[in-house]
Amino acid sequence: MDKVRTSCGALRAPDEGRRAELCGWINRRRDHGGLIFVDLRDRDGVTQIVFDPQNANFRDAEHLRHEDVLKVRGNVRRRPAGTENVRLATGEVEVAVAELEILNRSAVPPFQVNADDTVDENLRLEYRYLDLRRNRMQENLRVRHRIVKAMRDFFDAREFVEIETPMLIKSTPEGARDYLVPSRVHPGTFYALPQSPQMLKQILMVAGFGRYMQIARCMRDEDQRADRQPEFTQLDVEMSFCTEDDVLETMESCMRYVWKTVLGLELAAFPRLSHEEAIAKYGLDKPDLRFGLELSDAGFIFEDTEFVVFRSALEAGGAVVALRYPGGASLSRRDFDALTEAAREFGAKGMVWLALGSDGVKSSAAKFLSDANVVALRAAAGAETGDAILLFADPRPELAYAVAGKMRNEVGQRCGMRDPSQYAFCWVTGFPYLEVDEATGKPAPAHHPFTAPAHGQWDLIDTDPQKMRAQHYDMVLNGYELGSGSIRNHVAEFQRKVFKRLGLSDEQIEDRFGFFIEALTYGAPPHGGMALGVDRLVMLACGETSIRDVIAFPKNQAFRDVMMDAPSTVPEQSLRDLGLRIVTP
RNA sequence: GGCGCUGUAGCUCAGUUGGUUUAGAGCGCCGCCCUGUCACGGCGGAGGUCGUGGGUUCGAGCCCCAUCAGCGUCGCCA
Repeated sequence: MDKVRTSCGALRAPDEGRRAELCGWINRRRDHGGLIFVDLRDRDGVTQIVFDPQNANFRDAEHLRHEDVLKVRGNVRRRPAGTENVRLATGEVEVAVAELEILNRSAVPPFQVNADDTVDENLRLEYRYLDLRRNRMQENLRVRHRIVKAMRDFFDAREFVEIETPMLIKSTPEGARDYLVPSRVHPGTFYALPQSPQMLKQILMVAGFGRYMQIARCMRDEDQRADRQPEFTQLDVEMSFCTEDDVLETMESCMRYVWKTVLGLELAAFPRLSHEEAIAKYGLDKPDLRFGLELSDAGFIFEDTEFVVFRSALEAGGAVVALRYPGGASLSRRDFDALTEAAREFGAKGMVWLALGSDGVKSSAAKFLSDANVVALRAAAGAETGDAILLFADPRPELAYAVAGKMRNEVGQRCGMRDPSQYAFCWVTGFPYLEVDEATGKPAPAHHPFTAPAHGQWDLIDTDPQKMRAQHYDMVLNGYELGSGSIRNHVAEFQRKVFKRLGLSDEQIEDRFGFFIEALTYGAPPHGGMALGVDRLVMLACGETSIRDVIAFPKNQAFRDVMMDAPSTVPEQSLRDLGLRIVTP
């Protein structure tokens, strides 16, 4: 057979005798003096190539180094018996190099490309092209591609249309801060980059597309935080004439399809929890259902307690919440101190613990706990001898539950119950419509102001808005909020009322949202949808713990691109063109 | 923005109570040897303002203060 260009992962025993041409990078070289082996790597795998001393190219091969780029031609031959490498797909064969072409040399890399060692992340980001050359990142980005392709295939089969929405839109300063882009053509005015295509996709429903999806890039100028990027990707979906169930069914089926095609896993039906139930059992609106450890209300046990911390919390309308720690009786005081410290970081004022040892009960609040208290607590928490019980009290019940919920995750982690290869999806539904903003004391939408209230509750916006529930739902995976969605307002007048309730003046409503409310007046169909965080989804599917490891070119924690060095200053002339002047703080 | 942790060779890290010579190891890098390795092996070598600035001390990689950077965490994220 003639020479055939092939990948470095393709050759097998039956290819023996073929002439092959390979291109790739030097993954490793093993120089035996009289014989040189090189592992040649490309996107597809690794093939061993051999330089024999009688060959004219042997002298050149002696000077080859890691990451040099080669093109080689030669015969495929079986390796001598006993020297096959079972750990390599191509391990039965090798290529005896007849012709060597060095396509490019590589400088010595700042870290080893051929190993998945730990490397300082900023160094990885500075030399991202070398980092992306490594196995782990190659694999992650290929999984990401397959997930996104599966999403598109799924929605295509259901007759959704992918429609691109603009990146340069109008600033509507509600919620997150906008990234602004100055207009040169209209000095003194600005575009905003989309925080999400929310209003545009709703307008596409008004336009009659009926089923829309987009793999959409979103930008939010928020403060930096560990697992946040200034730009991120969403699977954005919107449908007309649909109910909440329709959206949930669609998105759940999509996840099932993605997991099946990409990971080969069958997902069970997603449990549905009401917001109330999620808080009561798990303390959080994003419960990790890979493990049980449900919380329990212990307030009734301490109604008459002498313990001032509990009593004052309860008298102020607060709560005492109990969390079982399986096997926790064997923890040391030091361990309990560490847990208490963790609870403080989560916003607790403190934590009371009980260790239910076989030799008796120890507790940080022993002198305040009667025997009857302990018996009742064991029953309430479902704890047995050998366990510990952790108690969290706060005058604000939602805070007591939130802390207990975060500690539940902590305990689950310590007990090894958060297996990253397990995928526990669920839905949380029936969120409150409004919540009170702690900073401003004003009502704020629990989701966003385009959400519709629960059936029959439209009038409550005038009479008792705090009682309203929203047709709003979250998809949760392993304790992460993957995304949320809602059935939307499609009635212009109600939409206007919502904005007023949120404290906007008529002028503000007109200026910021006038075009949108007007669109609703022209026969807007009932509609709803959802957006899922693709970065986070891919992260969990890859078993990674940082979204940066599933994004090709992420910013670092300070939101800098350390490879390109962005953001950066611009020439004075560029500023003048835009009518901008920098005011140094 | 608050808090915590980290910063020592190209990379990943060790470095005792503040004092033993020239601050170490593994990998990488350079040179020599090696014909069946695959994390090849053997021998030798280069490589360090201990993040930066100040302070305490007879003496600082180690203690103190400031600062910078990175990571983590909380606030924030309609």
